[in-house]
Amino acid sequence: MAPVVPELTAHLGYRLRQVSNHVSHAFARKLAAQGVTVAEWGLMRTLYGKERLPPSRLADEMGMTRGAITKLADRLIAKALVSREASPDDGRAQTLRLTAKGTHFVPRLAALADQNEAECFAHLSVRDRTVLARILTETVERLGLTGVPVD
Amino acid sequence: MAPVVPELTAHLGYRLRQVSNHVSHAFARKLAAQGVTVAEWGLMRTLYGKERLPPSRLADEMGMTRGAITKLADRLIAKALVSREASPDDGRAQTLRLTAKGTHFVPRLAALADQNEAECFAHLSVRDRTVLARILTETVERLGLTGVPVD
DNA sequence: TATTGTTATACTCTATAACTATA
DNA sequence: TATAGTTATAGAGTATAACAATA
Repeated sequence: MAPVVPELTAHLGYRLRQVSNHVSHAFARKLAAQGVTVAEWGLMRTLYGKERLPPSRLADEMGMTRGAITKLADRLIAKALVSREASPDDGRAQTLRLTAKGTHFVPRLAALADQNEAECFAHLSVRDRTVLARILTETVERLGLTGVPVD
Repeated sequence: MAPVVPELTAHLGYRLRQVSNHVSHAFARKLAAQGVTVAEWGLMRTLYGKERLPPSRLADEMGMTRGAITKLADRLIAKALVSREASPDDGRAQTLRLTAKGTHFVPRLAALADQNEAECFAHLSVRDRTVLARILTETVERLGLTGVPVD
């Protein structure tokens, strides 16, 4: 008798990846028209509302390595959306912050995020959306992911 | 008054990405111990139970381009998990199929998928898991993603 | 000409590890 | 020696576009 292999689609993880990839790609297309990527938006959004943050903080909050942050920051600096400054008190430390241009840009990008959200989940009832949000939030917490930006 | 920018975490898409990335990475680590990647597993699973499929079919079912399928298939062929054969009736066409080694490997990888599933969603009640599955399935259908392997 | 695949190229995302400059 | 960041390197994942062979 042949071994039973469940359908790939029977796995929550698989469906999750399908939906997540689609939502992210749809968002990426919208952001591309503005010249930024999803990861770049993530860094900008994390920086928004704060004066300045060291790369190590960004790495922690975004769940990335410091090397990855450096690379991401380099691109944003090249676009004049972020600036890098040496810390006055610690010669090793650097800080990153949004430029005026970057700061003004965030609300526009946030609007695209909202729009994407609306388009991708329009078919869900308010109840379903609430339940989904709760389940995802619980999962983020349970899996120990950095969900809430530490402040 | 400063423009209102919703928290990044307030977006379902963001949470979805967090959870999906975590689940996929956890699965990737398990698969890595067996020498395959998540995308490679996806191709093997799509091939499983079928005699042979042309790259174009794989591309459609997996939502990838033909070029991407070629590259993925090359890696699997190098691992002797998949074989490529010219079609007898159409000189342009190729077909891909699992080797005996690849076929025997699938159930073991499927077990890892189950294990990963259990670990990542263990904290959810049966009811929540059911609801999540329903919501994701509805979303896959609504967004027109290739959810169910066409047969 | 249209189609099937492959190849070439490129870019994002991310990690690991080596390295530099401080502390 | 330990820490903050950067740089170098690498590989997965994926796309686009050019190309070859065949229809």
